[in-house]
Amino acid sequence: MDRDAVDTILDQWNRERPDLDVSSMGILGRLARANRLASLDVQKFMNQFGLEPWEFDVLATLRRSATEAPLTPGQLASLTMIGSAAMTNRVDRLVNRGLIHRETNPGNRRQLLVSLTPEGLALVDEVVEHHVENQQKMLDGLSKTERTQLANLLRKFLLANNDGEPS
Amino acid sequence: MDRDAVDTILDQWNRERPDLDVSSMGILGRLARANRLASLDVQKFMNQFGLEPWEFDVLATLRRSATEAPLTPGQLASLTMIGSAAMTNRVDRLVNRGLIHRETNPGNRRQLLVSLTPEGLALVDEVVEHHVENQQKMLDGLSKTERTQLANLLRKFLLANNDGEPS
DNA sequence: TCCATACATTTTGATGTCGAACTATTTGAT
DNA sequence: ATCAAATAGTTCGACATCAAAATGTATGGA
Repeated sequence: MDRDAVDTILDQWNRERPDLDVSSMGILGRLARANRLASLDVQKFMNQFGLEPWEFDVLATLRRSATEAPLTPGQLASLTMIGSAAMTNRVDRLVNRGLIHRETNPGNRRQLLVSLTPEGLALVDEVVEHHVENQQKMLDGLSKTERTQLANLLRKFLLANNDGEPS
Repeated sequence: MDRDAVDTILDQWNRERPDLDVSSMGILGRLARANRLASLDVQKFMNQFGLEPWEFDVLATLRRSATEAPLTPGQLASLTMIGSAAMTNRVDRLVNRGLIHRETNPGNRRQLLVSLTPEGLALVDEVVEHHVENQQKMLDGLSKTERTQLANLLRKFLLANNDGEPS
């Protein structure tokens, strides 16, 4: 088994603080690095389509819940894990790009309803196909059973730390 | 096996785009969420010690390489994965807090050498102990073999995507 | 009906990061 | 020896985010 950058870090800790069990860093450190790598790759990929990752995030969130009730900015914010203030900005810019449509909810004029325009729908439907292909390439190094194992272990971690299904 | 938030997202995609194999999202989506959870936890934890996570990052990077040659701001920046401009800011503030020391390298006056003060050393040595304990709590949901599996799978992912040992 | 309270979104002000331009220093080729 | 290119760090301007305050709207109890 080959060594990665985190192995080096753990070696350093074991040399400096042999009294500590730093094996947890071996997992959480790799989690951070793996996520970073994946994010950078997604960024590069999305830029080829003239999209920022956050733009795809919003479009994809709208797309996958299209059949259900339309989403408000607040719901979008919590689904994409940012503050509502930031979502105001994001919705503004996607409206300006003509990819989404924003209208006040007639039944509750406090809230807005956000939906994909035909252009936005076409774009996200196109991009998501290549996106999952690109993700699969990142995972090519793992066998099918290893991928299943990894997904299951991460799910277990999430559930153990209260990241369950949305209420 | 219980379901997590990502299972719901995959269900939505399978309903809207049954032609796509979105299993890769099951891994990379969970990677992102797991890392987010862990980061928030670390943030909360560090705040109890009056530290921001980035401060601990810099102090810990200095601590674990203490025996080797002293580090320059540029090395610190690349080791902690931020730009050199941001590291200028971080070093400034840690110097102001009295946790690190900055001196120009006599042998090469372009670069600075950054080292822990006695106060910084004592602080990081104290905090890191509780930090690894806290991380272990996050991983309590996984058995010892599962933790080993997870670390190995993540290492394999990292190596397959060119995040090897630093040159 | 009126009003206090809750809710959804936007605005504001502060902050941290990035990339690019800039300054200072070193290195290497001629 | 000199000077162009490389290297290290800082400064600058732009930008996205956040938390908190502000605005507009809805709800429920008196």
